Amino acid sequence: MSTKTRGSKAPGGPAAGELDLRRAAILEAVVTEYVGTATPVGSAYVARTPGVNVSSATVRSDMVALERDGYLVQPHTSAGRIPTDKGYRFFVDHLAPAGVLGTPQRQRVKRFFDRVHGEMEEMLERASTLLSELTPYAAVVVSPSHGSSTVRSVQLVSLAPRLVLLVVVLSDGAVEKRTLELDEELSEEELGRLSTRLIQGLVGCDLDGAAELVPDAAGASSDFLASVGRALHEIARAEESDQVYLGGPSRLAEAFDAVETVRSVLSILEQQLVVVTLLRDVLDRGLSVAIGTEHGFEPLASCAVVVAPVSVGDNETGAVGLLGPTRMNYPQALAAAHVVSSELSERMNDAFGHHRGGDRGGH
Amino acid sequence: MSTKTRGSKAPGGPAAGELDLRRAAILEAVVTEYVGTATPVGSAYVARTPGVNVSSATVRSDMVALERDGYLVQPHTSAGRIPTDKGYRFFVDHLAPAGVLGTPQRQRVKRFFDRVHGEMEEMLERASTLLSELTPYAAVVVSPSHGSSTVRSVQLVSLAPRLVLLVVVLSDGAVEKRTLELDEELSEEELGRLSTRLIQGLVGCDLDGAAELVPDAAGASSDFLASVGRALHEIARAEESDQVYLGGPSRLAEAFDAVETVRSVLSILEQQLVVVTLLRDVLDRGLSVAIGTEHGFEPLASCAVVVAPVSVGDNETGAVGLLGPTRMNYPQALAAAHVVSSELSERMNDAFGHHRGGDRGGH
DNA sequence: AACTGGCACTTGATTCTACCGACTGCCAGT
DNA sequence: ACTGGCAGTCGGTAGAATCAAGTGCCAGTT
Repeated sequence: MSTKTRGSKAPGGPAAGELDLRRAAILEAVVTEYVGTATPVGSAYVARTPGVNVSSATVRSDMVALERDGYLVQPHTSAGRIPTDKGYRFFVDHLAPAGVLGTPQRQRVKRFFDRVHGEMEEMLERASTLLSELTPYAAVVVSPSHGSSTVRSVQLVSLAPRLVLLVVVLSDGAVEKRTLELDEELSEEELGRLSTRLIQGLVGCDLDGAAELVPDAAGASSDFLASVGRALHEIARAEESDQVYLGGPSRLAEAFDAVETVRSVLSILEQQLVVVTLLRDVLDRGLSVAIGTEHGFEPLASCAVVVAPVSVGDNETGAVGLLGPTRMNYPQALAAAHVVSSELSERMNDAFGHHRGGDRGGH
Repeated sequence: MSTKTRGSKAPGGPAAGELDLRRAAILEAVVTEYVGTATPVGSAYVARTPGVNVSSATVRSDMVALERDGYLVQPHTSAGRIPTDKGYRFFVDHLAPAGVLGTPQRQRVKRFFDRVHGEMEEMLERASTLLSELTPYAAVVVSPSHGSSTVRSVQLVSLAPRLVLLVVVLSDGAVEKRTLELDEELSEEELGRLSTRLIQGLVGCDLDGAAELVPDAAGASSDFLASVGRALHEIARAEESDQVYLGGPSRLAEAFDAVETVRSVLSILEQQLVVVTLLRDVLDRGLSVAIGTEHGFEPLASCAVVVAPVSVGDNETGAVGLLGPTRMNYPQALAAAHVVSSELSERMNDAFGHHRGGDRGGH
């Protein structure tokens, strides 16, 4: 068709990834500037950037190459360039400076984790807020799924005549409850006796197993026990659906300036299942960033997601994520997500007595 | 100064509230039309409205009066009129047609309440989503505060060596837990003995009382028991802070078209305490609607809030709310909020055995 | 061969003007 | 007490002119 097909001027020379060093520098300059200003970046600006010691004309010719190769686009002729998803991808893979959190933010994290008390649910909830405050993006925290936790305790507590609360404690510290309505009235003593029977029979089973065992364990069968079994099954199902915490939704309204975009992204975040799947998908593919269409989820094509796993014990089932525009400060987001995820993981492992190194101080 | 000072043409005639019947009709027409179209309403449209059988000229002269009295404003000369907060207020107090939910929505509510299972927290959470789906506004649900509930059961469950879970069941069915780390290792038997002692000693107390009683109840004192006491205090505090559930935040992005407004409203909804205070305030003043600045909360001056109480037992401490622009469909919002709130109240009373009439069917 | 300065050109944004249309306020007439 | 008619007021829109940013290309330099 036209001119030179292969664009790199010195294929053998020193390179960052696939790109000429200078072109990489140019791309980097475009990305960082565009992330900061949301304005297409022109060759003149890039030429002034330290690290690019050539004239704007030269930058321009490199820019056409970068555009030909799909790293940059022009919104229209005679505008500056903006990065494509591929451009951002190259940036995070090869150029992103080691993410450094500002010291004030570092402190904020430290204070947070020094102070957290209370239970996991609360910690995760508040961590999502923390994360959204460390960055200008919306945060998502998916609680580690309870995996195959076993029953640690079962108890029946009478709340009112013919109204009983079933409380189940699982080996991972989760507590679930279900109210049961009775047909017949049961005395406190009877409930107590049933409780101890159930405990003895069910401790150590997984939930579904426990549900099956109920009649055997109690040594009798009745409508009531059947409903206990049903409740256990229900709990088992509920345990599988991971909890999602959304932090700082208002950040989305800062990050996007089209109200319609805000609406559609928010409405997606309302579907918790989608969020979980999305994050898990990205993690499963071994990524920590999904840019634009990389996650294959149409409605979020204008978004980037930064994810970090939260592992408790051996399995990485939890996750923290940041959701923002593709025009995102990746180093910052990555740093924030990693700090919070690792700190969370540590906390949750601590809580289980799987103490690790023990040096919770510096690093 | 100028012409007639008293505006009403026939002060003795039949009136709706403070207003001439015709003027009331005009106001009503303006409100309903403006709510629907978000466009200033002109005299010509109003004159065509059934119920107003006068010419546009007459409507115009009434409109100047309505404007003089503060019910309407013109965004600029030669535009139609839009209602003021006072105008909306008059509308909801005197003109709002009995709120009628469309049958599909009615069905939605019915199905929802037929299907809900599981515990209060989940029900409230999902109710907030339901409410936001019944209307185009964001919904808020504040859980009834647990008031002065008493301890129903206390249990210590060992999770790992030196790691114990304290599970407390309250008389209203709430279950709270706290993990405790031990210095010394305690055997299962010892924990069991302590549990039963605690149960015997603390059942029936309120939480703070229970916290004080711990050493007495257990018949001994130790670091461990002290931490149990502390945990109980913590739980008591946590119980006081009511849970807030936010439904359909994306609806805010539909309701407002300035992204900055969306942001600021969202960021307010993130502060749960503020939301609780706001709703309670409105309810305490005996209102079910707060329009614009009526709630005295500056940042929400462009919003209206529709509230309905959720009462469990005798005290109305919970609430459901809808948050939208002052240009809101009040009849619809009121109807939706009332249905959900009363249905929720009923549910929660049922769950406590305070069965009422018993006719859960039609109505 | 690689780079640079210069220049013509393209094109979105901005400003200005003119104009249209939607309403109003007023008034004379019924 | 209402109404029809009419002049007057503005916002919104369309079109033309201008502006400024930034490009692509090319001839010239090192």
